[in-house]
Amino acid sequence: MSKVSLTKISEILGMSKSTVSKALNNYTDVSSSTRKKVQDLANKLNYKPNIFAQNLRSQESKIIGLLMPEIVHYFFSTIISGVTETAEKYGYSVIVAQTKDDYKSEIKQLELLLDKNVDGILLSLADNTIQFNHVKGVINQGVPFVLYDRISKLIDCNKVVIDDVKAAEMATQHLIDTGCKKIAIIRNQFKSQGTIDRHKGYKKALLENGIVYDKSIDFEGQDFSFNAGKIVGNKICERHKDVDGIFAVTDLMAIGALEALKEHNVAVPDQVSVIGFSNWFLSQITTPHLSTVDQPGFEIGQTAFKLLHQEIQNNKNNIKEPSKTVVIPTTVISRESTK
Amino acid sequence: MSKVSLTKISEILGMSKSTVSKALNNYTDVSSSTRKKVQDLANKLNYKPNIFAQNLRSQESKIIGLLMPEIVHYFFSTIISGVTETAEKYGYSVIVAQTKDDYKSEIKQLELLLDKNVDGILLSLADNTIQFNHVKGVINQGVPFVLYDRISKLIDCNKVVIDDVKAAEMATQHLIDTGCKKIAIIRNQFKSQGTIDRHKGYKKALLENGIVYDKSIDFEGQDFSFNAGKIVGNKICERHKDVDGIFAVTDLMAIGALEALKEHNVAVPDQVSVIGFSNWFLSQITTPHLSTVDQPGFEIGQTAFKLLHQEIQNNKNNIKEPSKTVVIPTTVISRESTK
DNA sequence: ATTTCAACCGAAAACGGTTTCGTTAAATTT
DNA sequence: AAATTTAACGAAACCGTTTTCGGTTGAAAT
Repeated sequence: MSKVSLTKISEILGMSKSTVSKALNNYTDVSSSTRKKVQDLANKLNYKPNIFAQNLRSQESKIIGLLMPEIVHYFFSTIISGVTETAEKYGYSVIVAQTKDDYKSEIKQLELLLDKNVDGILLSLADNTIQFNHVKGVINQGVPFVLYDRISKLIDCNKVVIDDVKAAEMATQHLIDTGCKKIAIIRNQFKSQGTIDRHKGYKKALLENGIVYDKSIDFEGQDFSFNAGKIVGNKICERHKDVDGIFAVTDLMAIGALEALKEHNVAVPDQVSVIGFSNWFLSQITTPHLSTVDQPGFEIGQTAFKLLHQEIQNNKNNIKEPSKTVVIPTTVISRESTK
Repeated sequence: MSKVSLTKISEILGMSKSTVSKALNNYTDVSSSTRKKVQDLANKLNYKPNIFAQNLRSQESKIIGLLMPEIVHYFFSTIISGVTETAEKYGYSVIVAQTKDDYKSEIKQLELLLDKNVDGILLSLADNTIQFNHVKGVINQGVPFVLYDRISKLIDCNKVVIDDVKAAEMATQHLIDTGCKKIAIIRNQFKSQGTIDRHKGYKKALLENGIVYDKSIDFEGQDFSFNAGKIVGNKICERHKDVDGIFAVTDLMAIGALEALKEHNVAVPDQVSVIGFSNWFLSQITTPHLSTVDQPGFEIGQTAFKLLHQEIQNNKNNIKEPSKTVVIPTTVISRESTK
């Protein structure tokens, strides 16, 4: 069970560690006969270089940290998938951790990742994170760092986002295009940039189509949940029968609204059209299937890793590049809940 | 930006590395005055021990590998959550990777994890893994190893599972208890142990209640999908109108069946009751809400980590314990689709 | 016969800690 | 006063690589 080390191989073959190392790493100053001897024995003994020693030498771990508000969440798990698969292609592994959407936990998790000496960090901000010294601290330490999805304009670093304004505008426009005249919005409180921007996009689409914004059908739910959507849906059915379109800022809220409509025997999409946001898996299997905006998590994760990798390389070569923000395009997915 | 090392501190204070190290690690053979000096300076310079050096010395990384068939999957993402949260409490981080349910990929991912020198590995087997030399190889190398959920009896190691037979029996019993007399099963091919066992449980419940097993309503879908369930659901509506209960081995199939029933205007649960398996998030938001069997991913992940940790400790202390299998209890969750 | 130059190899430093084992000086015991 | 113990510290080995910088051959060029 004793691990076979480079030193051991060198002792067996009666040569120096240097030569053995060079033979294995294809240095030119080693004869082909020695190289063969070394490689043969290495194979025979199933030699694997000790990565701890390599890490110490190179001061890098080929591991990055991926931090997100919530792992058990269709969108974020898709991100994990996109990041890990891309990272693998570049020879990196990914440590995953979650903040549970809590600021304090975010600080702690960042600390833990730094303690592991990860080569870089990907972060999507917690909901209640409103100051950013912890993040800026990480960046100032020179740790490669990329924000994705839930970002802040107050942090100067590379970012990957979708254009929430435009996406929401497209969703609302889709409702208008399919004949809706009185469109309600279901959102939560204006805490995250995402909600703010989607609300903006909604209003923008109304404006561009000459529809006056009606504050009485701008609904603020408690949170992003199914229930919040359902509660609003009930209100609409009971007190706003003239509404013929609903834009919900999350699929879950949209599905909640769908449920309320169903219970009130309101036909979807004939009487009311509904569109959600994010294209969660479950939006494919509601009745009726939910129209929504695709929020391509895999691609966001993929791009985020690539940006981070670029930054890691730049760091090694002492190159400073100005921060950039990559916007991943979104598309409206038209299903049965709009017509 | 130059990192502050132990050596640097020792030079500044004019003492040896040994003393500095001891002062920081609460050794007894260092005076309280020197200890204070060292700790104060360490704090001031924001000294963090280089974890690569520590890893090299201790030959452990405090990182474990978590390998699963598919990350983007409610059950498995719950597992990630359970593992990472528990691991954190023990001071471990978690590298996450997926096999995409492919045997070849499983081999490769295991290899990658070994290359990173993780302290242990958690694996849920790929669907088409039918030989286990790769896994046995890992175990024989002495790497702490735990199988969870998708296990094989042919591998001797610690395991965490649910009792699929019993869980399926309980689900079927629930249908019977609520008045069903003619219960169909929707499953996929007999490839995974899970499917086999759930089928067993189904038959067992029938037998115990004196209901004869009817092969004509034992439906084998193409896969675990929504569509597979829907196709079977359609068949039931068209050719088996006497069926009054459906047990699907996954929620997704159950929801597919639900959809088919709805399209055929079959009332659920009045005419036909439906129960699924796994308690995916989406089973809470279908109409009607789906009854199902809770498959507690968080707890499975938690237990799997704890078992692994135990094994890591035993390894350090040269203790050999016989392998054990922990069975996590499941419960039937009765919602609207059964009455 | 001397110089030149490859080709090949090894010693040693470096990465940054931890830990064993001495060593010294002061304090205590005989 | 001599012997013994204790407290406090440091030298050095060690973990396993990588990489620089010489050094030694032998062959080719002068």
